[in-house]
Amino acid sequence: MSDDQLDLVFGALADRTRRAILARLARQDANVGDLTALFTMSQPAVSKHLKVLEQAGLISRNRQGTMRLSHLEAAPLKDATGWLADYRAYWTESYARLDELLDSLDDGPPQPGGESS
Amino acid sequence: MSDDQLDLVFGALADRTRRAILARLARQDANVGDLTALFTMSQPAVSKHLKVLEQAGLISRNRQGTMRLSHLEAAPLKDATGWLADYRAYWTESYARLDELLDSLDDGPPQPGGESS
DNA sequence: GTTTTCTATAACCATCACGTTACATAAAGA
DNA sequence: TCTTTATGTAACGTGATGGTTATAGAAAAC
Repeated sequence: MSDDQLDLVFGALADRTRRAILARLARQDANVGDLTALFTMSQPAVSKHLKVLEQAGLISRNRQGTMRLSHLEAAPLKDATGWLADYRAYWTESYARLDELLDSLDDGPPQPGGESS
Repeated sequence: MSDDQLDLVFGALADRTRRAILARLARQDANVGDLTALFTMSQPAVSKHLKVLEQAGLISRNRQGTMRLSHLEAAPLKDATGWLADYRAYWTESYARLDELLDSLDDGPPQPGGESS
């Protein structure tokens, strides 16, 4: 996944209103009116959030009569998880032990009774 | 994990320079000078990025003589992954089929030869 | 065609984000 | 103490972000 795309996805996720919108859309598709009812902000504000989510590829929209249904597109979330997975080793218990080992090796290989003499 | 914390973590990850800093720190701890050498920007700019990363809990810093070493703290990355994991079902193949099933159920339970009569 | 309903856009404002340069500060060393 | 090295902070410019109200546009209903 490109840096540009990661900028958009993580940027979209950096706002709690947009995360709440995604959580709502995970239950079921919704139109702008439905989503606006969830928050204490105006409809244009919600429309702007949807635009951000759409540009990040996190939602798609299609007309259904007079209204436009927003639909969760989880693929970018998978990609973002993939990026984070590269760091998985750094928060596992096994890595914690490996890390300590490497730190000790930075001071030179331990030798029996070596450093205190 | 709180919304406030997720705001900080995803916000920190929304910048490619900061992601590159994390990637570098995954190899080894580094000071501000080391990191500045990686980019075409000033040292104060890098210091600001480190401040953002520190407030998100993604790095820790401790003095080592005249310099301050930055150290990757992966725990928030784990938390962010945890949030994303809630959506894992939505990008799996099995969910895609479940989704189609549920959509068809929204139109009412299918009955043998029911709707075309 | 006119109205109604739902949504997008325009214009505006306040604040934040990200970069700069200049300068202040902290620790080490002559 | 004075200097050197490494880093943080202040002040600033500029563009993005997140909200508002007012208005425009698109599809359905009458």
